Amino acid sequence: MSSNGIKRSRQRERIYHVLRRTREHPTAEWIFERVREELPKISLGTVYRNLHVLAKQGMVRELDFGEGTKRYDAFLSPHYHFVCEQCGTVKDLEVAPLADVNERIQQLVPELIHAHKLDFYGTCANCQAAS
Amino acid sequence: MSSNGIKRSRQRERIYHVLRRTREHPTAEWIFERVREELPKISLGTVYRNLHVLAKQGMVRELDFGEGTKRYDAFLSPHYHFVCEQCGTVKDLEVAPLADVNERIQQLVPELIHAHKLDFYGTCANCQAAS
DNA sequence: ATACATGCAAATCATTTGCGCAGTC
DNA sequence: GACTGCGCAAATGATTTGCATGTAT
Repeated sequence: MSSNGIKRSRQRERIYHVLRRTREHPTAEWIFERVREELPKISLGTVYRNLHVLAKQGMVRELDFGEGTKRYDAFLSPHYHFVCEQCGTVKDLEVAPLADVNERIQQLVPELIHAHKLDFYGTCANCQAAS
Repeated sequence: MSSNGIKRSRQRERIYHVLRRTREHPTAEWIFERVREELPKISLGTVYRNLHVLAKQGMVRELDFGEGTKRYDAFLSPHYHFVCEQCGTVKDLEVAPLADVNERIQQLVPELIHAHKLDFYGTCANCQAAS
């Protein structure tokens, strides 16, 4: 009876697998190219559809850094991101989330706060070396 | 000699004026509709072009909350934003920015941190009342 | 057998751009 | 007059969707 209206598919499994194997926070296009190596007939539309399914199931997170293209992440432990302003790379920050931020702000405003999103911007180690 | 290659234009002035008069963090489309009331022939392309000019001049800030549409803000004092997950409204938070965040993270990572972006998500006062 | 999922192509939405004309310096 | 900005319409790029067919349960 575990019918939640979702059937497994080779495509979705490959998409998730590819995402699990990288730390690059890739775009749908990037995932498409990788999965395509194994399933040459897959279409970009299928990649998008499945990324949404996975996101709805909570297996994948959608990221948006205002670049005009969304990125995806299969590593769900709460963590912040660092975006290099030179090369665009996105890195996970291995730092515990600031536990008290929501409460500190909550005390000051009438809005009911559920979550926060914190991104850092700067120059990555690579780009520092190259300058 | 103050020729930086930019000439004034009625359109740009009206766009900035409209943005200065609202706290709604509007989209280009919204600004377009407002300015249009005074300059009926203005085109959406002109709005986008001028928003970019103003942003480059540092008179306007471009905001992106991952909604698929950018928003614009003429209030430049550093502040955080609150996005209502029900109605989509964006509010400025009248709270001093967390001064130590960059340094706290900087000590823990090799990346060179210039800035951070912190947004809050939840339910606004209006939507709380309506539920 | 009955959904749900896919591939393909066309559609959508926000934003950008080329071009000939108009406005500013 | 030289150069920047405009309006318009067409182009772009990311993402979504309709539809006929394929696949999982």
